[in-house]
Amino acid sequence: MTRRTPRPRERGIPEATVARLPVYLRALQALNDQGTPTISSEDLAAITGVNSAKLRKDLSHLGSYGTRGVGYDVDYLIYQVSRELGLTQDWSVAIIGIGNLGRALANYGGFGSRGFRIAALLDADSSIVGDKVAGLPVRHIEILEEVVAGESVSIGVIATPAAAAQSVCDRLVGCGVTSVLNFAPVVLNVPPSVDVRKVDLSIELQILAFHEQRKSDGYGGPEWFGIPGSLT
Amino acid sequence: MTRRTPRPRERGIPEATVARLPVYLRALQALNDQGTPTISSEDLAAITGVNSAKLRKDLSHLGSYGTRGVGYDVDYLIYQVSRELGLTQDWSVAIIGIGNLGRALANYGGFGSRGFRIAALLDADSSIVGDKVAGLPVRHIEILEEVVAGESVSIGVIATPAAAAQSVCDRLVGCGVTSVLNFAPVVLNVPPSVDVRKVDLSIELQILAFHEQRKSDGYGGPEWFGIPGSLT
DNA sequence: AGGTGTGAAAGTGTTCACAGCC
DNA sequence: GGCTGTGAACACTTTCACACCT
Repeated sequence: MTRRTPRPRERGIPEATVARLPVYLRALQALNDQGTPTISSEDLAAITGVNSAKLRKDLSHLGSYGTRGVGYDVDYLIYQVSRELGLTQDWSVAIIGIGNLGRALANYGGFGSRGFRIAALLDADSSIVGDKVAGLPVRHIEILEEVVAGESVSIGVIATPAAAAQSVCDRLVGCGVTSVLNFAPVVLNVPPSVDVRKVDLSIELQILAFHEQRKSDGYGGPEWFGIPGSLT
Repeated sequence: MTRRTPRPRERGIPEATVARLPVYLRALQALNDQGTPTISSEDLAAITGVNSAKLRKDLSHLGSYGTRGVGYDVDYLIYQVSRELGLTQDWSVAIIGIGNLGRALANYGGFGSRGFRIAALLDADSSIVGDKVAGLPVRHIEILEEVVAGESVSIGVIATPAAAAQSVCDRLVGCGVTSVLNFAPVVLNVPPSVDVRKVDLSIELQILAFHEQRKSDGYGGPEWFGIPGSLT
C-alpha cells in the first residue's frame, strides 16, 4: 500500500483543536523570525496561553512531530500546521460591503500571513463602484456571480448592513461558495454543507458586560477566593 | 427573608449559555419590533439557529419565565435577558487605535443596541489627535489613564497594531479596566481577574480554510451522507 | 534528566424524551 | 393539545499523571 502524503490521522481533528492551531502557528512564526530552532510544549503553551498537556494533545492529532527530551522543531511544525490548515494552497477571498468595516478588512494587510488573497471587493452603492480600495477596484454587486466564478472565490466575507446579509449570502451559496465569514449582526440561514463563521462586535461586548457586572455585583464577595478557576 | 430582586439562580450561568444570550436578545428585539407578543422555544430556536431543548435549558438558567402551553412573553424575556447581561446599566467603552479598524468600530452605530457608550478614542499618532471621528475627538494615548478615570471607562477595545497591544493592555489594566476586547493579533497577558475576548480575522479565515480543504479533499466522499451532524 | 504522547478521570456542553403545567 | 422545564444519556473537551523515548 502506497500513500504519497503520509496522512497523520485519517480523519477528525477536534473542532476545539482546529480553533487553536492558528494561534500556535502565529507563535511558531514569531519564534522562527527570532531564530528559535526548537520549542518545548511547556514554553509554547506559555506563549499561547494554554495548558501544556492540551497543546501536546492538540499537536498529537496531526501526528508525532515532537522529539522526546527535546521538543518540537519550529520549522517543521510550522509546515505541518500550515498544511493541516490548508494554507499551503491559496484561497481567494471576496469582501462584500465596502463600508467602514469592509475597507478596514481590505486594508488589513496581514490577512493571515499567507494563504489568502483578497480577490474582489463588491458593493451595492454605485457611487463607490470603481473606486480603488487597497489597490483593488470596487465592483458592483450585480456581477457577483461573474466575479466569484472569474476569480475562483472560495471564501466570502460579508460586511454589509444586516438587512442585506442574507440575500448576499444566498447568492454566494448559489454560485458555489461554501465558506462564509459574516460580520453582519444576523443569523445566516445556509444549507448544512456551507460553513459560516460569525464575528459580532456587540455580542462580544455583551459577554464582557455580563462578566463585568458579576465582578461589581453583590455576588462573589465571600466565595471569590479559594475557588480555583471560579474565573476564567 | 426579604429579597428585592428575585434572583433566579444564585450563581453560575454556563459560559456557553452566556455566549448565546445576546443572540436570543437580538432576535427577541426584532420580534418585539414587529409586534409579536409571545414566542415558543421551538420558533425562537429556529430563528436563532439552535436546538429548542438547548434554548429552553439556556433560558431556564435565568429562571422560569415561560408559560407551559403558551411560550415566552417577548417583552418580559427581553427585560430578563438584558438584566442578566448587565445591559440595564450603561458601560463606557474606550477604543484605542484609530486606524481603519478603530474608525470602523467608532462609526459602527448600533454598538449593541443599547447598553454601551463610546466614551473615548485614543491614538498614538499625533497627526490624527484632535480629529473628530464619529463625533468624538481623538485624544492622545499619553493621557489614557486620565481619560479612563474621567470617563469611567470599564471596557477597553484594542484596535492598535500588534506590537502596541500588550503595552496598551497593561496600561488599561493598570488603571483598573477589567474587560478588554482585543482585535490585535496577539495573545494578551493579563492577571486572572481581567477578562479578555479576542476577535481575530485571520484565525477565522484559517478555520474556514481548514474546513474548505476537507470538503474538496479525498476525504469525506463516501461517509459524507448519512452521518447527521458530521458538519458543525 | 528532560519532554513527548496518551490512557484515564474529571469537567462541560448538548440532546433526548417526558413528566407536569396551562 | 401544546409547550415548558429538567433528569438522564451522550458527546466533547480539558486536565492529570505517567510510561516511554532520546
